[in-house]
Amino acid sequence: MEISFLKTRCTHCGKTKMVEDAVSGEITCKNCGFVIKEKKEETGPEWREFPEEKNTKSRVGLPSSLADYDQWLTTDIGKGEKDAFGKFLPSGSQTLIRRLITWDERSKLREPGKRNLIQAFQYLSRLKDKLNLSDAITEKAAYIYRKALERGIIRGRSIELVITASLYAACRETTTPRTLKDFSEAANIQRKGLTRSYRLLHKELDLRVPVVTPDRFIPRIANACRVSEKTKRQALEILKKAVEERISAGKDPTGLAAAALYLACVLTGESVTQKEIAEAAGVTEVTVRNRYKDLRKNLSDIQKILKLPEQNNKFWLSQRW
DNA sequence: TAAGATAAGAGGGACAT
DNA sequence: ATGTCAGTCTTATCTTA
Repeated sequence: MEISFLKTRCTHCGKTKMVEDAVSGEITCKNCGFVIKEKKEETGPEWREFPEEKNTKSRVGLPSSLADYDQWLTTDIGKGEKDAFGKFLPSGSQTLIRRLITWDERSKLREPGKRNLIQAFQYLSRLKDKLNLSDAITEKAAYIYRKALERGIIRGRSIELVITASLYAACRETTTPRTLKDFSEAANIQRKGLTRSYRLLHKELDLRVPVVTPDRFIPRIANACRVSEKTKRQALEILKKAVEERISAGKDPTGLAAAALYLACVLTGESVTQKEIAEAAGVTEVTVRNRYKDLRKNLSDIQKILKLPEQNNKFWLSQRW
């Protein structure tokens, strides 16, 4: 789905054509691809408003969400002073009803499943903010977590661990470029446990997870390193070719994206170090180097692919292969 | 100082036992 | 279930230009 945001001006190229990715929530410039915002907010009226009902329908509170532990559907017992006809109850009944209210409140919070969801969704909301994720993804994560709770997957594992894994799974399902490392850092959870829980979720809940393609990570790494749009596009071309040549199979997509971007920088003469790229991509320099080597070895005709100007040829040919 | 080389070790998938 | 194997990535350290 594409939506134009005419009032937003791209901070990179100045154009005002914006495109929103409905799933990942990223708002990018249609002209140059610069990511303006990674998180969408809900603004404006909730429904369409007709002239005769002015101001009657704008914003009636938060939308209902799977990430509300009770989805606002709980019922509270009213103050037990009067009966249904408005007559005051005898004092004995009032006492009884007060006791009922007390226990009703207690049971809501003490029911293990509910308490679990409250904790989990509080945690989810914090994590969502830390990682700059959209509401659509939180919804998915909440859905996955509820399922996991039903299946008893949480038993023996911490709430934090499973809700983090659920959010990771939601990102994977929506091909939102976040790495396991992002999650282990944001949630302060060991990567090892996180992968284990994610795998468990994946297996038990039959999640449909699309294959992660390296090109999804290019904008993120490029923005972090302040790489030009031109180079970014070349990196994408390199990746396309790499996939065609089947040198991408079995390789870490972030590492591959980092290497492609580095190669693009070398070719265009932009000075970005391996270290910067590696850091931005969340992989080591060694990995960048190895993938870089693979790319150079297998894409020796890369100049033709990228239609590079002459002056770069000398530099390119002077490299040792 | 950036980039390249090398080695040891970890974790996980495929496959066989 | 458990073990082995090939391959990948990380960490650490040294060398090179």
